[in-house]
Amino acid sequence: MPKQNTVFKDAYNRCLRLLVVGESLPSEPELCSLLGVSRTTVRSILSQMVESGLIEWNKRSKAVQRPPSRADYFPEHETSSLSDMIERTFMKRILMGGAEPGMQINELELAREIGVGTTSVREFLIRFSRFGLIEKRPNSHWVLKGFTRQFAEELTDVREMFELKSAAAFAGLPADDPAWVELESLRRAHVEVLADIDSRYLEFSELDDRLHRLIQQASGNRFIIDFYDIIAIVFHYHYQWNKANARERNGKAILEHLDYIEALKTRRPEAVEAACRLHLSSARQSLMQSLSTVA
Amino acid sequence: MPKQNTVFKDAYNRCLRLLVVGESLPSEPELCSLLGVSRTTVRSILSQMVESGLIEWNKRSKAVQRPPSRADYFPEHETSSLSDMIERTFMKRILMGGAEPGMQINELELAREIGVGTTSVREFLIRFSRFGLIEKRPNSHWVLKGFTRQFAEELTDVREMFELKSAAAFAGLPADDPAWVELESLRRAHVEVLADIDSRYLEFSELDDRLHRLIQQASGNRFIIDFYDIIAIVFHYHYQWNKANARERNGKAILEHLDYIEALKTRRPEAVEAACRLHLSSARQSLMQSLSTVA
DNA sequence: GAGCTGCACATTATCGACAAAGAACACGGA
DNA sequence: TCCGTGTTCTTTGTCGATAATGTGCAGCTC
Repeated sequence: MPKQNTVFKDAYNRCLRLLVVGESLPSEPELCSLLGVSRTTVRSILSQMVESGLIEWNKRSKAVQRPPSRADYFPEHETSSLSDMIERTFMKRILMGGAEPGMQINELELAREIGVGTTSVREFLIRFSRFGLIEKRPNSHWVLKGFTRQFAEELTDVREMFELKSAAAFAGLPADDPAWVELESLRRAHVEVLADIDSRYLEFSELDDRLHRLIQQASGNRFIIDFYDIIAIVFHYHYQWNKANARERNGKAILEHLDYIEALKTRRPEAVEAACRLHLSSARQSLMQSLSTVA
Repeated sequence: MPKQNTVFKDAYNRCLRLLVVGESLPSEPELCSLLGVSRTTVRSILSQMVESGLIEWNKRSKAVQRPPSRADYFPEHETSSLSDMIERTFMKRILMGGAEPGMQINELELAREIGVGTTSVREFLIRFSRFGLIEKRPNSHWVLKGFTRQFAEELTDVREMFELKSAAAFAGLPADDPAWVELESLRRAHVEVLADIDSRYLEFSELDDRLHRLIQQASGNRFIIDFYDIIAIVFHYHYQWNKANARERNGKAILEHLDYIEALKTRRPEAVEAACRLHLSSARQSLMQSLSTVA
């Protein structure tokens, strides 16, 4: 199979939610921007919807015939791209399963295990190598360097360097920069989650990602911004499978975030630096602690 | 053609230089480590040498029959790997040819132009993307972000952050660390080139690379060390095609390096930082200047 | 018994092929 | 005149196949 039609399936599912019985779907170009795909894909979706009796389609008119049912949706697992699947499987292996540093990684074996071609695995590994967890021996295998305490230290060292710089840049942003609006909206989101922390503490991850990305953005430096991808993927997968003390940890972090946000709003460099250092050292500490319980 | 035998050809050429008439080549495993290839490749080389009448091969004896001639060598251009070729062609295009930011990069076109399969080009682009000069639109083309003044500034900003940290770590290295020996040998190499600067100023690039890599190494941080690859490739190609004032620029830089090395040897943090800053700001300036003459 | 060779096998690098997804163009209706 | 549609063409993502290269094992030689 040359290419997965996951783009189609995912867009189809999202398009199902746009159906309102009695109304007509918007024009093709409009659907394109709504769904974020090309017209070719939109037209495939419309054709499929005609087949399923969901709509009648004649030129400009796309009249909705019936509401979508559970069965109209494609199964969720068919909607994620190949590389996402590979990423998940791979991360699971190296963060959970026994993944001693120095272990060899075999493209062919990985491909067979996941049930995809070698090319996809290869390209994934190349992309993934920039995260510093694996390394290639040319004409030979990849070597796993391991998600070790050492790795976590190197990662957080750079993170702190970068974020201090970004935070300082953020504080220096002109008053009419849209980032301030976004910051305020993030602050409110934090307060909301905090108010119901016992049942919503898992939403912290997303807040964390948004806040830190917003701050890195202020650096205006693509290397700093790109580096955050490494942080994000590591934290994402690590905490996804390691939820010990998550409730307590996240509650504390939200409070730190709020302090951090307040400090940014004062635009006083010393206040920003202090809050930034405090939060980062606390994040480092949680990561290190959770590492010792695993490895 | 499934795979280029460039490893074979390159190793063969290097092996030719080991031939001494009347003597025998060493054992297969020894040749392996000498040439940095596997036994399979060594045996292919030996077979080929038998075919060419260069040696007689019987088990452990590999008696050299005649000295290699010019014609025995494979042409140089056949000895570099596919990805090196792609890299060179690509860098030439984006650093020399009109490469306006925002331009689209077409995998297929690139592949045809270079005369390789799309897979190789694709993998190269993925690897190359970490340098921040291109960016992928999924399911669509790559976008060239351009080797602009902006890029150079972002690059050098991070470089300065990292190198200051590395230099400080270097100064703190224990007295018996092998890096000190290497540093001294590098210092002597600088002095030698400086003594004959008019004819040897082109050797500066290599000295530069060695010195900075040695310093980054001291950070013990893979992200810092890996980042230097970006610096290296940019400087390598940029100055390779832009030799204006090279003689003067390199002479000045060598003097700065010598100061920098002396400062490191004092192991006094302030002296190290001062010399480091001085050299880096001068390097930044040359890069910016050479950029304005080009773009 | 330590290291070398001979051999068989495993894995990587590269290609061409093909379906999915994107992009360009001309026509036609408001 | 402008936007939407119908159509066609280009490019990407993924696969299986194949030569180059690397790796492991058994027996041989010093």
